[in-house]
Formats: sequence, structure tokens, C-alpha cells
Amino acid sequence: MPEGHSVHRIALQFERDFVGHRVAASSPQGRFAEGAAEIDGLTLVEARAVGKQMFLRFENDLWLRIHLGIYGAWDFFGTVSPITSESEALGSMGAPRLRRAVRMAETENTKDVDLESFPPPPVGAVRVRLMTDATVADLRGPTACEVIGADQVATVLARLGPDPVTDNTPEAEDRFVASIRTKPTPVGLLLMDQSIVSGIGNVYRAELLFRARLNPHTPGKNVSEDQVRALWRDWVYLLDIGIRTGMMLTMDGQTPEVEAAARLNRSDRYWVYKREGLPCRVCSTHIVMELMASRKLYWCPNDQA
DNA sequence: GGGTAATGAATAA
DNA sequence: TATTCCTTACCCA
Repeated sequence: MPEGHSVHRIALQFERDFVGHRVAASSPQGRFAEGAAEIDGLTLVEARAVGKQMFLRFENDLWLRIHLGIYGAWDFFGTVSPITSESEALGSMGAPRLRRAVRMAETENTKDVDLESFPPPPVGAVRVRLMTDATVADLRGPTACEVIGADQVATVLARLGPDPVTDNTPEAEDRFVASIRTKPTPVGLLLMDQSIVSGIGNVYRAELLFRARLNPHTPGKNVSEDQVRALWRDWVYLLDIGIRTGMMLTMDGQTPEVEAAARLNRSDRYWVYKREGLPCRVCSTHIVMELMASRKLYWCPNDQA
């Protein structure tokens, strides 16, 4: 579930429960055995997120770079501190897996499986397990997972566009404006381009464009400066909500009923995302789905004319 | 039990 | 533009 907000939340979780601790690193699945051995037993010094990338800095200037890709996920067990006042601890995002573990234990009728035990046995294909005395973090299905040096971290960072969290400055906004407004590329593609702006994925892309009432096919250079600045500021705004709540809430400012429903059900959460064929919440026109660079793009052809 | 989609991006061509 | 990689959840039977 990784757009920028998730990655920032995960980095915050590591900051809370891992930074300053000696960390045992292993690869239960085996595919990251060498990398895990490099950092095993080192103390975590810093946790950073930029866009969809996370960097964990250990002693000796060794960095673990993680990119979750489309289905990577971290699960936390044990001591999992709340990271914002508005959300449960991140461990709750791992709750489905926890429930599945409970089901498995029940169906297998193995009373000796102690679900409260620490550390819990790894379930599934755990590429990396990071563990302190009190907390376990399991990573599955990442697109990138590697131990690198500071120079390589800098190389990765150099090709990332501004992230509103690390870069909420007028200069960052100007950089975003300039890179959008010089390109003939459809704005719907530009928003997904991590070298132009960090952290936006397929959900936020569709929702940002709808909120701006912008046609996704509009060439970047044809979007007015005011509109581009509004896009940046809306991303700043939505990302903050996402980090605080742990949800991609884009229908804020609506009635309390609508907002409550959005928090409760995914199907009531978005303006256009995954609403192909359903009536637009504003004008009742059928929401359209089309493939743009092989990703599903949802938009309202009437409001985003 | 099988098939598919999924909040992503690198690479080849 | 097409292919490849990574893993799980959900839907259907």
C-alpha cells in the first residue's frame, strides 16, 4: 500500500522503535541473507523517507535502501509505538496478517503455538526481519532492498523530485512548477514521474487531478502556473493528511457523513479512483477508466474536461 | 485450488 | 510499448 504517505509512516515507526537500538537483521526467506549479514548487530542511527524510498542508516555509514514497489509491505510486532495522535500504531496495518496467523493456528489445532510469544515466527516470504529487544519488523515483496554506501544514497536522492515533507519550501514548489510547465507530456504522466515530484502514485494522481478539475491529458506546458502551484499545494496538503491518518483521504471538507464513510470503507473513499462506470460524485457523469502508460487512470470526462 | 489484480519502476527494444 | 520482477488478497469454483 505504498504511496508516499505510507513510506513516511514506516520511517516514523522505525524512528520511534528502532533508532538508537542495536538491530538483529536476518532474511528468513533467504534471498537477502548476504545483505542482512552486513548490518546484523549494528545500531540504527537514522530513518529517512523521500517519496517512496526509505533509507535506514546503520553504524559505519551503511544504509539499507528499501523500495516497496507495488506490493511490498512491512509488518511490525511487539512494541509498536503510536506515530501520530490521529492513527493507530502501524502494527495495525499488519493486522490482517496477524488475524490470518490466528486462523492458521486454530485450524491446525496447534495449541502450543503461542501467538503472544516474542519474537513471532515469520509467516510467508519475509525478505528481511529487523529486530530489537522489543520490536520486530518484517518486510515482504520489496522491489528494492539493498545495503549501500552514502554515495549511492546520494545518487538515488539526486534523481528524485521534491517531496513535500522533506522539501516544503518555495524553492521546491518552483522546481515542481518549472518541471511541469516545460514539458509536452500529459500532466497525468508527469504527476507519476518520481523525478518530477516524489511520492505520488496511482491513487493520489487520479484524486489530485480530479480535485484540480484537470484533464489528465493536458500537456504540462499548457497547465496554467496557478493550476500547477495549486497542484503542488494540494499534494502538500493531502500528503500531510495521509501521514497523520494512515489513509489516503481525499474527500476532506465534505459533510461529516461523507468523511466518516470515507474513513470506514475504501469504496466510499475516493472521488474517482476505482470508480469506473459509477456516477461522478459531483456531476453524475460515468467515471472513465483508461490505460495511461499501462496504469489505470480514472477521471470524470465532464468535470475534468 | 486457480486466476487475477494491486497504491511501482527498471529494462529492453 | 512490452516485459520482467516481487508477494499477497480476493474472487471464483
